[in-house]
Amino acid sequence: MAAVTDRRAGILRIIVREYVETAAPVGSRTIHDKYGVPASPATIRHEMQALEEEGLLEQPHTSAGRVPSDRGYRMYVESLMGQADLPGDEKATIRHQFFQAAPELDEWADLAAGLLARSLGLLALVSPPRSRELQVKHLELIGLNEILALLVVVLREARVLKQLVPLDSPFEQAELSVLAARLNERVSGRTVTELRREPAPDDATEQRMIETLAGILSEESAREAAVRVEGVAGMLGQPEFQRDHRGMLDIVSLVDQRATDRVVPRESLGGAGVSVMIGDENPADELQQCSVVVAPYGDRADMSGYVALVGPTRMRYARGVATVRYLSGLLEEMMDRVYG
Amino acid sequence: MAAVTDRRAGILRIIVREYVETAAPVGSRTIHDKYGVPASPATIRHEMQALEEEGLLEQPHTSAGRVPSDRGYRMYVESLMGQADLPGDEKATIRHQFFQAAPELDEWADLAAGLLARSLGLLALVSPPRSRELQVKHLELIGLNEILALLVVVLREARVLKQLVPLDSPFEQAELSVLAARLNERVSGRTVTELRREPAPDDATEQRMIETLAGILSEESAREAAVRVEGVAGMLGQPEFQRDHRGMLDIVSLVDQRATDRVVPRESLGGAGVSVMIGDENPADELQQCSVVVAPYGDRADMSGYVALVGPTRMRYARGVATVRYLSGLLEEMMDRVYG
DNA sequence: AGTTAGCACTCTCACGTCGAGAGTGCTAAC
DNA sequence: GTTAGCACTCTCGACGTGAGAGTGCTAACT
Repeated sequence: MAAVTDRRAGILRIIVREYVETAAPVGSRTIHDKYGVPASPATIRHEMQALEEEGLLEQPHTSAGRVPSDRGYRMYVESLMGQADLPGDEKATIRHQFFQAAPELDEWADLAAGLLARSLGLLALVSPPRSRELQVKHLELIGLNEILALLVVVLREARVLKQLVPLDSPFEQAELSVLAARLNERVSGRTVTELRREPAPDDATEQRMIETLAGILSEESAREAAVRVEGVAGMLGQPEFQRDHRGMLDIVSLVDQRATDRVVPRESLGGAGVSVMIGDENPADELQQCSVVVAPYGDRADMSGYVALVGPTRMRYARGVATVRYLSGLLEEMMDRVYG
Repeated sequence: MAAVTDRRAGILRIIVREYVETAAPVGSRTIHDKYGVPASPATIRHEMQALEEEGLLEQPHTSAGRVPSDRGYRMYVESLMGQADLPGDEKATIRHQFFQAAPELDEWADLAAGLLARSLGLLALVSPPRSRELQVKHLELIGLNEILALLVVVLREARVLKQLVPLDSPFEQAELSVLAARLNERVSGRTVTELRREPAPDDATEQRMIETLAGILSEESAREAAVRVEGVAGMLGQPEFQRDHRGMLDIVSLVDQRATDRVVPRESLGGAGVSVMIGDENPADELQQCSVVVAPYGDRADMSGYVALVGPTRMRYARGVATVRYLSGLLEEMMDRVYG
C-alpha cells in the first residue's frame, strides 16, 4: 500500500524504543499519552495497521499491542535510530581503563568483553587478534632435566608458544643454547610456509627441532582463537528468557561448546565497520530470536579480531552499535600503538 | 526412635537410586513392585515413616512419595553406595586420551574437565596445578623494536610468563642477550622471596629488569588459577532446573563471574582423597540444592590443583566419586611422569 | 510384635470456566 | 484524512473440579 510516511516512521521509532524499554507490546494509547503524538489513538491504530501490512510490525495476538518485526528493527537500525556515538565521558572512562591494563592483546580482549557485557547487560564476545601467517621472532631451548627440554617460541606479535621436547641423549644447557643459537639463525623472521621450503639441516637433532617447531606453528594457526565471552548471566536475565527454557539452553550450549563461529561467522566480518544481524538474518538456528552487533578490528590482511555483542532482538541498538564501534576502534588503536 | 535397621538402609538405598534415576518422588508401591522388596507396601510405608523421623527422607508434600534429604544422601554416600571404581575399559579409554594429548598442564586440565562433564552430564571444574612459590628457570629478552622488548620468563614447572618492557634507550638484540645472560646468572633457580632479599644490581637497566621480573612473579602468584569449566549446558539441562529459573541464573552467574572459589573453597581441599559436599553442607548459598564432589591432586606443599564435579544433590554419586578419583589420580601420575 | 489389607484422606496436576482488562478493528460522523 | 464510539477478541489470573497417586491409620492376621 502507501509508503512509509514520516509519521509512520516516527510511530515505528516510538514502538521500537518503548518495546525495547518495557519488553511489552505497545498499544496505540501508550503512544498517544506517553509520547504526545499529535494524533488520536484511532489514527495511530490506522498507521500501525499500515506498518503491519508493510511487514514492519507484528501482533503477538489479536488485541495485544504491536511489536517490531525483524524487518522493523532493520529499518530502525538503518534510518531511524540516528547518531550512534558514546558520550565523551564514557569514552574517557573506557579509554582510561585500557591504558591502565597490561599491554597484552589477551588482556585487552578480556577488558573489552567485560566492559561491553556490563555496559549493555548482554553477551559480549571479543576475539583477540590472530595473524594469518605466524612469523617466528625468536626461539629458545631450556633443559628441564636430562631427557626433557622446553622449546619456547616467540612470535612477531609478542605471543609466546611452548612445547616439551624429549631428548634422545642427555644435553647440557650450554649445548642446548648453542643449538638454539644455530636454530635462531635459521628460523628467526621466517613464517611457517618459508620454513617448509627450506632444505632440512644435516644435524639430526637440529632437524627434529625444526620439525617440532613447524608442528607447533601449524597447530597454532589451525587452532581457533580463544574468544573471550562475558555476560552470559546478564543475557539469560533478559525477560525473553524468563519463560523460554529452550532458548536459554540453546544460548548456554553455544557458549559451552565455544561455538563462537556459529555466532559470528567469518562472512559477517567482511565489511569494514559495525554490522548488525537481526533475528532471522542470523544463520544459526539458535539465534533466530537474537541480534548480533559485530565489528572487526586490526588490519584485515594480517592481524585481525572482532568485537561482538549478542542480545535478544529487543536490544538497545544505538548504544550497542556505539559501544561496539568505540571498542573496536580503541582496540585497533591500542594494537597500533604498542605493537604495530 | 529405633535405629536404622538393615531393611531400612536397604529401602533408603533403593529410594536414592530410584530418585536419582527418575527425578520423581518414590512411593511405597514402586519400591515393592520394581525392586521386589519382600514386604508389602504398607510395611514399607512404616519403614519410610521411620526413615523420615530419622531425618533421612523428606516428603515434598503429603501424599507424594519420599525424596532423600541431604542427610539421607550423606548416609548413602558414606555407607550405602558401596565400591566406587570405574570399569577397566573406561579407565583405559580415558588414560589413552591423556597420553594422546600434548604434555601440557593446561591441556590436561581441559581434557579432564571435558571428560568429567561429559561422563556425568554435569558441571566439571578442573584447576590446573599452581605452585605456591614460583621459581625462575630461565629468562630471555627479545627486542621487538627499538624501544620495546619482551621479557620472557620460564618457570621451573615449564610455565612461561611474559611482559612487554619499554626501553629508555635503543638496544641492539646482541646487547639485550648479554643483559639477559647477566640476569640469568642472578635469577635462575631463585624464587620471588629469594629475589627480594638479594641486593640490587648496580646497573640501572639491570635493576629495572629485576624489578619488572619480581612484579610479574608476584602478580602471577596473586592471580587465581584459570579453572577450566565444562558442562554448563548439561548441568542446566537437569530436570531440577526445568522450572527453577532462579537457580539456573545463580549457577550461570557463578560460572560467569569465575567465582570458582565459592564452589570449591580452599578448606574443602584439606583432606587427601575425594570429598563430597551435599546440599546444605555447601557454604555457598547458590549451591544449597547442589552437591560437589572434589579431589585435590599434586603434592600438597608445592604444585597442587583439583578436580571437581558439581550437580544437583540428585546426582550419581558412585559414578561421580569414581570418576573424580580416577581423574585426580591420573593427573597426578601424568604430572609426576612428565614434570616431577 | 511385626506384618498386612482396607480405606478414608490429602495433595498435585490438568482442565475448563469465568470475569476483568487491554487493545484492537470497524463504522459513521466530522 | 481524522476522530469518537463501540463491539469484539484475546490473555491472564482466580477459582472450581475430578482424576490420580500416595499416604497414614486402623483393625485383623501370623
